[in-house]
Amino acid sequence: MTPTSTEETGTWAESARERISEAGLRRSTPRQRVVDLLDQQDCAITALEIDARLDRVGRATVYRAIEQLEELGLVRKVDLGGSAFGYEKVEPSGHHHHHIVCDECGKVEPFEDDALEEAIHEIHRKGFKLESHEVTLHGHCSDCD
Amino acid sequence: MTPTSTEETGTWAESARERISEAGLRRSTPRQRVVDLLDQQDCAITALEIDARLDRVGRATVYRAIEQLEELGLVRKVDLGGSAFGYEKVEPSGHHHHHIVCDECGKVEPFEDDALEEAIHEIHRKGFKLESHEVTLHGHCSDCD
DNA sequence: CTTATACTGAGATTGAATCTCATTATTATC
DNA sequence: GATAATAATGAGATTCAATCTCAGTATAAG
Ligand SMILES: [Zn+2]
Ligand SMILES: [Zn+2]
Ligand SMILES: [Zn+2]
Ligand SMILES: [Zn+2]
Repeated sequence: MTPTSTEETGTWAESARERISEAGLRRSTPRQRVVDLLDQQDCAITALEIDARLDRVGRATVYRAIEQLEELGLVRKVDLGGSAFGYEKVEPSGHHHHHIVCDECGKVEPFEDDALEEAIHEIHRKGFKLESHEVTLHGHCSDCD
Repeated sequence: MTPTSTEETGTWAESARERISEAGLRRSTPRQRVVDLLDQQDCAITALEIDARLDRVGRATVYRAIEQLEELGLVRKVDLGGSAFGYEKVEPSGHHHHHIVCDECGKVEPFEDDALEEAIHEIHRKGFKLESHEVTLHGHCSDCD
C-alpha cells in the first residue's frame, strides 16, 4: 500500500512546474532538480544544503532558482536563528506551519495553531496590502534547560 | 510641555546598566555608548549603523555589546528582510511591537496587536519552555502596489 | 598606587550570498 | 531534424555582514 504515501506528493512540484512555465522561464534540468529537492522536504532547508546535495548543479543556479521561486510565491524564506536562512515550499492550499526554535542548541520544530492564524488574519494595516507572515517562537528545549 | 516626552526615557538604559553590573560586566564607556544609542531608538537599528554612528568605538565592541545585551534579554534581534539584522531594546515592562515589511521597497513599520499577543500567549509546546517570539507581516506598501 | 584582568579596537578572517562571463541547453521556427 | 535566438548554467571572483586575533588599555578591587 504505497500509493497513499505518494498521492499527495508532487502537488507542489506540479504547481511549481506550471507556474515556472507561465512565468516564461525554461524548464531546465538544474532548476527542476532544485524544485524536486525542495518538494521532498517537510520543513526548511538552507541554500547551501541544497547545493551540497545536488552534484553538478552550481551554487549560483541554486540561489537563482530559490530567488525565482520566492518571487513566484512558491517558496518562503525563514529565519531559523542560525547563520543561514532556510527555504521551504509554499503549499498552493495555503496550508502552512511556523517554527519554534531552541536558542541554546538551535533545534527547530514546526507547529501549527489555528487561533494564531485567525488573529493574524484579522490584522489590517492602512497603507499595506498584507500577503504573508512569519512567526517564530523562541525558547529552550528540554535538552537545554 | 516637554517633561511628558522624557519621563519614560531612560527606563530601559537604567535597567540595562543595572543588569550589566549584576552580570559582573564592567561599565566601560564604549559599552555605555552602545546602550545609550540603542535607548534612543524607537525601532530596530543594525549593528553597522551603530558602528557608523559611534566614532572611536570599534566594530568588534559593537557586536560584542549587542551579543551580551541579547544574552541578558535586554535586546532583541529582528529579521527585517534586508541584508543585515536589526536590534532593538526589550522594555522591562514586556511591552513590545512587531513589524510589517514591504517586500518591494523594504519599508518597515512597527505595529501592536493585543489579540495576536493573546493567541501567542496561549500556545504551549511540550518539551519547550517558550520565552519570546517574533512576528513579521509581509506585503506591499501603498507606494509599491 | 598596584595588581589582576576584563575590555577594547585595528585589522585579518570567515562564510553566506551575489556577481561575472564564457559556455551550454532550451525553445521556437523552418 | 537542423538552425537561430536567447535563456540558463557554473566555476570562480567578489561583496559584505559578522566573527576572530591579539597587543595594548581601562576598570575595579585591595
Ligand atoms: Zn518549516
Ligand atoms: Zn501562519
Ligand atoms: Zn521595531
Ligand atoms: Zn508579541
